[in-house]
Amino acid sequence: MDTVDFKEFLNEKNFCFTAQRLAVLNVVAKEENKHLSATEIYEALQEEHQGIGIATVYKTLRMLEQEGLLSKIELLDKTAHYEINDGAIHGHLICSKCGKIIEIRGSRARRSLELLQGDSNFAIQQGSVNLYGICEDCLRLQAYPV
Amino acid sequence: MDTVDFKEFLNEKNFCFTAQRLAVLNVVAKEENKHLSATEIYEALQEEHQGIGIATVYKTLRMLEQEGLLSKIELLDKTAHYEINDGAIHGHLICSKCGKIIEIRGSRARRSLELLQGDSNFAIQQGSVNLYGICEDCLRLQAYPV
DNA sequence: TTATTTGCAAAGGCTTTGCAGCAAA
DNA sequence: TTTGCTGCAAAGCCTTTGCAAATAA
Repeated sequence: MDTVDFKEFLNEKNFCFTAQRLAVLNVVAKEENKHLSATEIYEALQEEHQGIGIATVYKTLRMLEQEGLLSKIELLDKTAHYEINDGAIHGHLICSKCGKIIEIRGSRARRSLELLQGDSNFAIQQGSVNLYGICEDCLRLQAYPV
Repeated sequence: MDTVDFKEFLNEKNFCFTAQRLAVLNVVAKEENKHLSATEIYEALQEEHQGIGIATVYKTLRMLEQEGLLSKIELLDKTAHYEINDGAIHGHLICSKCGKIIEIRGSRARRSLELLQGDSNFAIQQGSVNLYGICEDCLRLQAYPV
């Protein structure tokens, strides 16, 4: 989503367009694969010498999530991490050892969730499917410690 | 697991058997389907007029989880909830509206996770598969509000 | 008796909130 | 001008930790 679209988006929802909101959205989009936490977003924006308060980061993330632009993952460190919500059903395999996140997308993700859902009439929300475990690399290290 | 087995279990691992540890295990086992949090366990034990400290509850839960007797679920309220670890792979469908937890067990759970896992060589840990969404009852309420 | 556990109180980490000053519309 | 946003500081929660007293072995 570019700046003009974002402006329009906020307008439609009766939110003000601000430099801080744009900066938060941009840093999450730019570091998409990193699934940044609030603190990491805050720090990234300090480095870009944009003085933004941590409270504003939290408020902005919550708003963007509620409005559907971002989705949140709870990692094992108990902090919330964010990614752009592209609307596609997908899951995350999260390594409990090293914290690596492997994204599972496409038909495999969809079919797997449908199977788990079964006949429960449960409406799974986007971006909320996380499996915790040990990734391949960490398994190898367990088997053959350095 | 009965008291004698628990005593033996602790003995083998060089832990002391204490009334507090037994009480915590028993309350989690008794309220199995409720997936209690540390605070709920603490309160349940106060009601049973057993003076246990909240710190002891936390320490005990962590120990029992590490030793494989309990497993932990992170719910949307960001607090940890506990259940007896029976070793079976299973998942939870957790309603974001009402907090209800639907357990998914058996071959459906296993096949679904295998599918999601795919060829990633990712070793899923027990009791760690949670899908967030809206349950049937809350969906109905959304469609036809009271 | 010795090693372990308990539990109070304090601290830690993430997140939210109150509010005065500031910016958007 | 009016409404909404920012950001500091303080507070709120859940959880962990330090340590002296109490308990298990």
